[in-house]
Parts: sequence; C-alpha cells; structure tokens
Amino acid sequence: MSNEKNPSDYDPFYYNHLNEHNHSSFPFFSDNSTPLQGFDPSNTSFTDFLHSSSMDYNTLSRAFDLSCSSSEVISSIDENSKKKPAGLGDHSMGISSGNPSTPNSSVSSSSNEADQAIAEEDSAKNTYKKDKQLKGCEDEEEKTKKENKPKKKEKKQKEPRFAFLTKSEIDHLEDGYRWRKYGQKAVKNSPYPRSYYRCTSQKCGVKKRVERSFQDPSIVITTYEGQHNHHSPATLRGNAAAGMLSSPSLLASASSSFNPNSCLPQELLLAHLLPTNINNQGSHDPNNNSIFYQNLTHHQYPQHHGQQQFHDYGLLQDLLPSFTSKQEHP
DNA sequence: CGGATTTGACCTGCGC
DNA sequence: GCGCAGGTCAAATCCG
Ligand SMILES: [Zn+2]
Repeated sequence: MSNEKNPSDYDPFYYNHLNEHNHSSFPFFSDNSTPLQGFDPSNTSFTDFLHSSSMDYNTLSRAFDLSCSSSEVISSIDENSKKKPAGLGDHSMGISSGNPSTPNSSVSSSSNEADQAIAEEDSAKNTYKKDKQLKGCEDEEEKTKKENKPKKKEKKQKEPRFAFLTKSEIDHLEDGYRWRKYGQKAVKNSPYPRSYYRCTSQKCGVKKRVERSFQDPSIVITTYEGQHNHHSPATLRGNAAAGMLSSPSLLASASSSFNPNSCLPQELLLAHLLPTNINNQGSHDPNNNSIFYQNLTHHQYPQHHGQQQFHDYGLLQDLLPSFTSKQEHP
C-alpha cells in the first residue's frame, strides 16, 4: 500500500511526447494514399520515428480536429520497447487532456513478435493446470506439489498485440464483442488496476486488457491480443455504434523491432476510423463499418516469403477461420 | 440457476 | 537463486 516506488521510475508504456519538434506534416494523414511508405521502418521503429522528429502531435491534433473533430492526440504505445532502462529522460508523458467533452481519441500501436506464431490458440495453456486438482488419477506421485513442466520449452505464443489508447471515461467500452473478465492486477506505477478480459467465444482466444493511464484517468489503454475468428455476437443490428470501437477517431498502429539485434520490424499497420459513418446500415458491407485497416508489411524474412504476405492481420475484423486452424496438433 | 465478476493464489520471466 | 512484476486460474460470489 505504501508505494515508495518512484512513480516516474520508468514508463511501462513509454509514452513519448514531442511538443517542440514542429514539423507540420503528419505522414499518416495525407489523404487516401499511403504515405506510410515514405516512412522507412527498416532502421527506425515507429516509436523512434515518433520520437525522432518529422511530426508533432500538435499538427496531428489539428488534423484530428479538422477531419475527425476529435480532441487531442495521445501518445502511442510501444509494447516492445517498454524495456527501457532509466536512460530516457522524458517521463512527462504527452498526454494532455484538454476537453473532457471531446469524443474520443485513440491511437494504437501493434507489436508483432517474430516467428510465425500467428493466432493459434490452446495447446499452451495446459501446462500447469490439471495437476493442481488431480482427482481422477492417483497414480501420479507428484501430486504433493503442483509441479508443472513445460514439456515443450518453445512456442511461447507471442501473438501480436494492438494497443489502443482511447479517451473515455467509462472503462467498459463496447467494441462489439463479448468479453469475460478473468483477472485484475494492480499496475506498478499506476493507482489504477489492469483488467484482463477474454473473448467469450470458445473458438476465439482473443484477449484484451484494459487499464487506465496513471496520469489521466480519462485515458483508457486497451490492448488487444489476437484476432477473432468469428463474427461479432451482437452488432450490426441496432447499435451500430458498437460495431466498431465506439470512439470514432484514428487508429494508427505500428510495430517496432523488439529485438535490438535485428533492426527490421515485422509489420506496420495503419488503421483509420472514420468519424461519422456509424449509421451506414444502408451500405452493402455491414462488417466494414467504418474502419479502414491498412497494412504495410515490410517483412523480409528469407525463410518464408510467400505465405506470410498472403494475407495480413485482420485487426478488428473477422478473418478467415482457416487462418487459425491451419496449425493443428499432430 | 447460469453466467459473469471478484479476488486470492499461483506460475513464469526477468533483473539483480 | 531470489524477488518482483506481470499474467492466468479457479473457487467463491454476485446478479439477471
Ligand atoms: Zn472473439
């Protein structure tokens, strides 16, 4: 209870803010074209890119205000670079909540681990469980202690994670899926706890965690992990707003190289939510409510360069069900 | 009564 | 090797 820890020990999410680097051109929002191509991630991660220069959040927020009538821009998250030592000097965090009445503003970043671990579920969860209770077979003698052995030491299921910063007062955002809360932990440097949710669908192992920014209670950080292989249980019906994130704004996601050795990022994404198209029930594509998901994959893995570029990650949308079931246990 | 939450225990990875 | 922090499980509880 007595947290003598330094609140600014290090930022678990590494909020980066740059208010002084004014460059007045946000490459993500030129127009319909893909300006991201001009940004070469081969050397620089997205966070570093943000941190380096070439854009500022003032301009970005201005762009927001112009196009999306949203509020301000929130910093992005880098899941992979969170292992920053105490070397960085800016803990100020660029989150500045201006108007509490502003709709929502969300920035997301994705982190794709290497390997081909895509979205396969199960087969990794039955490692330490099952033996705890041990009611059926008493032949096992090691029941005294809940010993667990990760038989296969590999395969850590490092799925890509997408972090969304959403400015919202409520914690339970309706994103169209049904979630079941399975855990809650206190965040180290934050007075607000972190909640762990899981998709209620059996075939879907998508997880998400929701936490609040420890400086601005208005900011909710939602981190999605995995993809849904099913359609939204409720949605595309009455509450079209729940079809997607209820926060019409922008989603800019990017990944960075988590491995300092290899300076090539795995994937780069950019998603964009249109502001006021939530009631497009007359459209011919109810699933694609109002989200524009764009994916720029700069993978140059020599091992397999054919199947990976076949299709990308369908971020908030349903993707091919066979996509996940391709990895079966022998 | 069934399903979602709550909440403490427990496991794992990692840094020191 | 130990401690901490993060993540997960599951029994208990709550609520419709
Ligand atoms: Zn799901």
